[in-house]
Amino acid sequence: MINRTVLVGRLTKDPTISYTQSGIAVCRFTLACNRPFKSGDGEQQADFINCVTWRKQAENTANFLRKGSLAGIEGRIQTSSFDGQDGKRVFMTEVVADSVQFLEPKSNRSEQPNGSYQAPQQQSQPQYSQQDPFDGGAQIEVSDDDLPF
Amino acid sequence: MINRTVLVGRLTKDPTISYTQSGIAVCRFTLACNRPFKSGDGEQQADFINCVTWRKQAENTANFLRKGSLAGIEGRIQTSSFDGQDGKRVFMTEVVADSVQFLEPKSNRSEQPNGSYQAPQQQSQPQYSQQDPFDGGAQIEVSDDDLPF
Amino acid sequence: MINRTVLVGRLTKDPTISYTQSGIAVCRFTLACNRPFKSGDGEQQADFINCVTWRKQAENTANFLRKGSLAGIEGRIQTSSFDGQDGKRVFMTEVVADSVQFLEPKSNRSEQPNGSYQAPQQQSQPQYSQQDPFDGGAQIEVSDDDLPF
Amino acid sequence: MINRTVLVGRLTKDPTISYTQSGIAVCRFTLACNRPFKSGDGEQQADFINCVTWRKQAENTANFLRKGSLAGIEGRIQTSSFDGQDGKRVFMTEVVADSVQFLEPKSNRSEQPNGSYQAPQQQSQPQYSQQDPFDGGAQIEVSDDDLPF
DNA sequence: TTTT
DNA sequence: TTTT
Repeated sequence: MINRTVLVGRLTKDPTISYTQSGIAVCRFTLACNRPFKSGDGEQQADFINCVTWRKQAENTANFLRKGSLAGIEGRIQTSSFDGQDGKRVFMTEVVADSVQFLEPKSNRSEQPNGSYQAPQQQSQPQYSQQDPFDGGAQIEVSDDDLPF
Repeated sequence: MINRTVLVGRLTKDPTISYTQSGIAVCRFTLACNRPFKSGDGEQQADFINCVTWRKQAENTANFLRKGSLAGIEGRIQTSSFDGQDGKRVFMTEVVADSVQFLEPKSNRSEQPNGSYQAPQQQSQPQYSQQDPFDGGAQIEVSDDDLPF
Repeated sequence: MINRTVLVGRLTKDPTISYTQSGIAVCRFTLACNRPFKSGDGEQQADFINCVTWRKQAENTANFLRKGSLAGIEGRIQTSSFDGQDGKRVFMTEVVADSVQFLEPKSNRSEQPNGSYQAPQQQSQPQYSQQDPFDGGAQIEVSDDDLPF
Repeated sequence: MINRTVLVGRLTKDPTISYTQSGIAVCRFTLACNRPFKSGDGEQQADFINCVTWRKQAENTANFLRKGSLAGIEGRIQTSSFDGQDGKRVFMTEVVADSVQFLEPKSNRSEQPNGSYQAPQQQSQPQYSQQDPFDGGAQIEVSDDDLPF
């Protein structure tokens, strides 16, 4: 059994973070992935893929990604179902991301991570280490001298 | 923009084939992909992922795969939406498979491909070549002498 | 930075296992992945991809896979280089597998795992749990009642 | 048989383009993909993965990517071997890219594509269409009105 | 050095 | 032979 997905796309909205009752962070966002071909009438088409990530990744995603951010994720497709408020069964598909890569150049990042997303109040200590999620990742220090553009 | 998925799982039902008005074959099936971990109560869990494939792949899939068949696919996640019969917008996610690999050993295959799936009547010629979809693929001729099991 | 590979192919030889000085198991094998097209002269072509896996996966692979076994892996491409015995630098590419799936039907498996591969003598306890690597793996029994379709 | 790789990394050098005797463009480049973990001594580590692409993709890659460019590719691992000049057999592994995505922001692109790479002289017409490889690629402008959420 |  |  293999279930592996890789996506690179842009967030359609700011990500949302919440916490389970046991205090685990969960962050949801949607990636718009443009299709490599146009529709019959020449319009750009995209797939809007719901993604979810957990724990430290969730907090990093909430802190550093915004609507429009270019991001890459690796994960697996997860399906679930529940009873909708109208009594009909609702089926849901989302990608559970093991890893989230921020692919914007540094110049596009907010100077300060958005400080409003933190583990809930009752936790006097941050639950996950607040390390830089870009360490070893998409560190991008493009100086004009380095690149012939 | 990257949107790539690889799945290996088993068909939850026989695949279904249909034809667009212009005669293009489209085959739908669902893959059950077991999760690599058990739920809290020790139960096996799986994701049930809707897949669709087109043209020659559609006919091969309909002819050679059955409920329970082990298959591997490569494709991309596609999202769409339409108005449900109750007027509510319904969102759909499926994997459009570029390639479908049959991973059963030959001994598990039906002797004859299921002959009931063919291009519709008005086509006097088969629309897609009827070549063996296992050519270069998962040809499996395991003789007892070759394998130390 | 994303680096993800998924392969399904057959082992070209029995896998080899060894142990680092600190007693960590490492298993190497080569997967033959047939190309989906034939060469000009109609011959089947394949890529022979070196793979490596560590710890419990290493022991499971050594115990349950053999020359000819169909296997699926997920991992990342790793490159390295070292000085060859002729003083020339040798470059090496291999896939480090996070997960290895055994895709043979149950009937093709040896009744007993190959007992000859164990953690080295000085370890009185098995270093990794000897659980069935196929649990939750390639065999499922889908009944209509279980599926939400 | 499945053989699929997705990479996001940076070009270690300017790509090189050449043409086969029959005039088909082939472009080679190496992607540096940083590993998500540091080595024992805290150093950043990377894999240097050789890639090759053909035809129109080859010309686009040669025209638009440079040393340091962030790029994403999808492809398959290809192995081959040949006799080295010292008579020893040399084994080679590279990723054949079906698709190459340019992931730099627009501001980092050269105004003019590098005009020096063209199909060879004897071809009075460009062999591959000179369309913008970024169409439908890395830049989108998502307005709330466009999204079905 | 290659599997089926 | 390596990118940031």
